[in-house]
Amino acid sequence: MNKRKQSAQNTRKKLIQAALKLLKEKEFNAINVEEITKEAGVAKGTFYIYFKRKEDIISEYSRYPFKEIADELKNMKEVNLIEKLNRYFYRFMECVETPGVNICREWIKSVIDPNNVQNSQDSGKWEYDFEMLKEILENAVQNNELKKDTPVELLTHLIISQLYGMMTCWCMSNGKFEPLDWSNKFCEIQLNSILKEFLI
Amino acid sequence: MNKRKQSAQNTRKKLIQAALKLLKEKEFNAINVEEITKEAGVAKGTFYIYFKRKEDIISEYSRYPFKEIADELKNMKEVNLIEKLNRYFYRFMECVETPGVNICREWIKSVIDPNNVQNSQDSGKWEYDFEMLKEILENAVQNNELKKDTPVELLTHLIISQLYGMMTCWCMSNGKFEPLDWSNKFCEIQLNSILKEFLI
DNA sequence: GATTATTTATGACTAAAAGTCATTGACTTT
DNA sequence: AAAGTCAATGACTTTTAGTCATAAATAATC
Repeated sequence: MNKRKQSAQNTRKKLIQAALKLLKEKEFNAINVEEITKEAGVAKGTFYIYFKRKEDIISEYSRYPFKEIADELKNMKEVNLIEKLNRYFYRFMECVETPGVNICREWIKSVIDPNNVQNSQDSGKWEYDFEMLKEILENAVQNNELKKDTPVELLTHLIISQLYGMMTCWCMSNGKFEPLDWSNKFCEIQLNSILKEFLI
Repeated sequence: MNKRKQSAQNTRKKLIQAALKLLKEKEFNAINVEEITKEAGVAKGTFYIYFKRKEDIISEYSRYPFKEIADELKNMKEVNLIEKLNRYFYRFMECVETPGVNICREWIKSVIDPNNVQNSQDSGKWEYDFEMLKEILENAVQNNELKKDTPVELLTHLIISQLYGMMTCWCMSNGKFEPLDWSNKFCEIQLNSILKEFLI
């Protein structure tokens, strides 16, 4: 990699880090582009070299941690379905908790308005979550953990909506309750009862 | 009511109707205040007599249909819990479907960011949903439909998060799937299994 | 019914922030 | 070393939210 590309990558990183830092303090709407660039130590115009619109910096940072979860789960061959999903929920909420409630809000906004996301990277798209979960369930069907006639697609929707519901409630509470505790309780009650009739 | 109050009420209604009409076509961010006032046939400044901020027109129209559901359910004395909740889910999604996916998006945004809602009317607040549902469950405990040691608060959270999850998924799909069908399927699988262990 | 007070409506104006673009200078390529 | 490319800049344009002095209509008071 030459000096230019290095420097470009560095500037992008600085911008994202600056945005994340500011998001810990206040919500995205209350942050303006000039603040971000000032925090990053670059000029305002530089922002628009890397991001078409102000909001794009969110989907850019976005969801690469979630991709890690995907890889992690794919490598868990000997673990049963319920445990896998427990793990998934836990890690998901971990990814949500770390950057904080304001960025979680922006994620939800980008989920509910997929048209409004202009992101080149596939990892930023939420269909990713869907496909990944579906794959886990399909594998479970093949491994005889789930009945052959399990409505995989519907179940996937159901579980995803659990995640979104959880995120939404967390934001609603202003990040008050412990997302990880919550995720555990949630799984305990929810996952087991959702899957009960399909488990072999 | 005198002429003045009549006219004021009329103007407010016109503004809300105009906003709703525009929201059928495009999302809230893409609509500016001048468009709304033009559609309503008033001057821009008039908007700010009725609403402090642009977003307030959403929470104003907001959630009065949901209050109707509350009343409806309170009057259903002879109906069992599961059916009540089925009804609740169904009516909830009906209230969400009618004004369309864009307004649903704005509702979710106001749910996830409660600090950012400046609404005088209590009916616009989402704690309302929570309290209402909790009451239904508490009644069920008193009527011996649910076990005495049912964790009512936790269950309420759980059910609310189902609703939010459902709304979020609906917006995510861009309003593609039939929310009412979905609500039925959802209830069928979810509610029964959530409540199973607590039902007497 | 004339005068004063109050309320609604107006649209030009201000303020703030998003987004643009011609210019500069550092690095790369030939 | 000359030509070409690309990142960075910040003054500038554009957009839009929100304000406010003014006017006009209605209500209250005498």
